Amino acid sequence: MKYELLQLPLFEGVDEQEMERLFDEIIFQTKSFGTGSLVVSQGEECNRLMILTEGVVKGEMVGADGRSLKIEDLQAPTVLAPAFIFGKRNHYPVNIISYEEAKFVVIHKAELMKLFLSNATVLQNFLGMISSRAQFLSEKLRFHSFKSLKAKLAFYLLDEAGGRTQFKLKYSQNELAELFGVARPSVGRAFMQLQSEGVIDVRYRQVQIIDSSKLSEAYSE
Amino acid sequence: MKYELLQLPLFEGVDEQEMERLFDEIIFQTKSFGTGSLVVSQGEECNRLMILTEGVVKGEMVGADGRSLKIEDLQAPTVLAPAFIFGKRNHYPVNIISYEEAKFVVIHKAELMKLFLSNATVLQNFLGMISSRAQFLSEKLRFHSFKSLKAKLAFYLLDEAGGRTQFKLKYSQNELAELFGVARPSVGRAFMQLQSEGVIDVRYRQVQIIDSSKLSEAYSE
DNA sequence: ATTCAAATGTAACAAATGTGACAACTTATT
DNA sequence: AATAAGTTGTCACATTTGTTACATTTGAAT
Repeated sequence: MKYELLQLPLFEGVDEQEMERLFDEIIFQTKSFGTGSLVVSQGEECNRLMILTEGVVKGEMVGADGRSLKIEDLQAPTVLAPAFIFGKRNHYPVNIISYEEAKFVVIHKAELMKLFLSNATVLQNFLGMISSRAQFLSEKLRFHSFKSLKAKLAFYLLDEAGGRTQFKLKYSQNELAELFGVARPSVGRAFMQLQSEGVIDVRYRQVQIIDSSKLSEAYSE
Repeated sequence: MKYELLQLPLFEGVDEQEMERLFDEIIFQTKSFGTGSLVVSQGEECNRLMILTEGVVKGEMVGADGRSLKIEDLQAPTVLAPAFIFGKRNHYPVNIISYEEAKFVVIHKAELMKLFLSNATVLQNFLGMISSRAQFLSEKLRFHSFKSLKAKLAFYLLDEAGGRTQFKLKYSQNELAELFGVARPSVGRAFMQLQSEGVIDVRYRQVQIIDSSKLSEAYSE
């Protein structure tokens, strides 16, 4: 068990001996969920750190109108909503749903605090994780502030390409529509626009970037 | 100086004697900015905690197209971007611009870490602040995921009213448009829609809520 | 290879929002 | 009270996105 935990980003840089000591001191549980389970529901109180040790889950935000906006996929090993534990109104901002069997290590807030005071490395790791989360959220915000759908798609494609000129889309247009918060045919249209402008070539999930500088320019349109 | 710092949320619950001890240990600077200064620019590295001790500033996110989306106003005493210091890609997500003369206490990352390890209360305060920030960001995200402008406005008005049935708007339509990320006439239209539906009564900045249950329903439209 | 469910391309039309403009009104200043 | 600067109401029109629908293509299962 402790060897498994050593793999977690939270305990990076902590040696085996120190881990033994830490986990003698603190209390924690393990939990499992089946495929398609609602692991955490939006609004639920968040007073325990949930560490995903196995499986893949997704986070989605339910809007006031009942539509859901997919925020991200989370793969083990990772941690759920680390930035929400120590707030005053500490409620989960999203639903967490498992794609497959998922296992968690659960540590209560008070125990986590003990960990921090007992080991500076763990504290530093945790602070780093929270920072990354906040950055992720503000990237999302900027993304949603892009003017047009075409701009969002261009940004997404360049990010997804990661330097390659040819790649397969990870998500269907349906999923992209959810991710962007728009209707599905609009996504298709945006693809077609970029194609008709000679910026990309799309055929189903296969994408080829023809003019990556034009694709960057499309951010601002 | 130390008495001033005692007022800050970061040092809440720390007694005077302990403060003396802490500030003998760590290094910090003070900084001032005039009216309308660019205190921090988006993308700048964030390796110091900037504590606003006096004045009012605003945070705005510059989109790829050059348009800016106002994120929030910050009043002293508060802290800038606490969640961004400990990340790996630690860059400010926004421009910070002073509305008036603003004073800061600046503490470098390494010194801050010393503080945390030296005093659990300060650590807890800081964690709480980060959590609140993350929650704020994710509220913003949900807000932008609202379907229509009318829904955004309805949400905003109910929040702003805070139980009252009559109040004056804090922001002009121009500012609201910036806040919502839409064009100014659209804001006016949304007001007029709500008025023509008998939900509110608006005359310039004076707003009266006529039917608050209808206003809540408007979230989902 | 065949079959079937899901994903995609695409169209027509409706609705929402952006743009640019201008007059009417408020507010602060003198 | 007069003035000027900024804000708001409002319009016409362009553009974007949503909605619904359906035919086609793909990919997985048999």
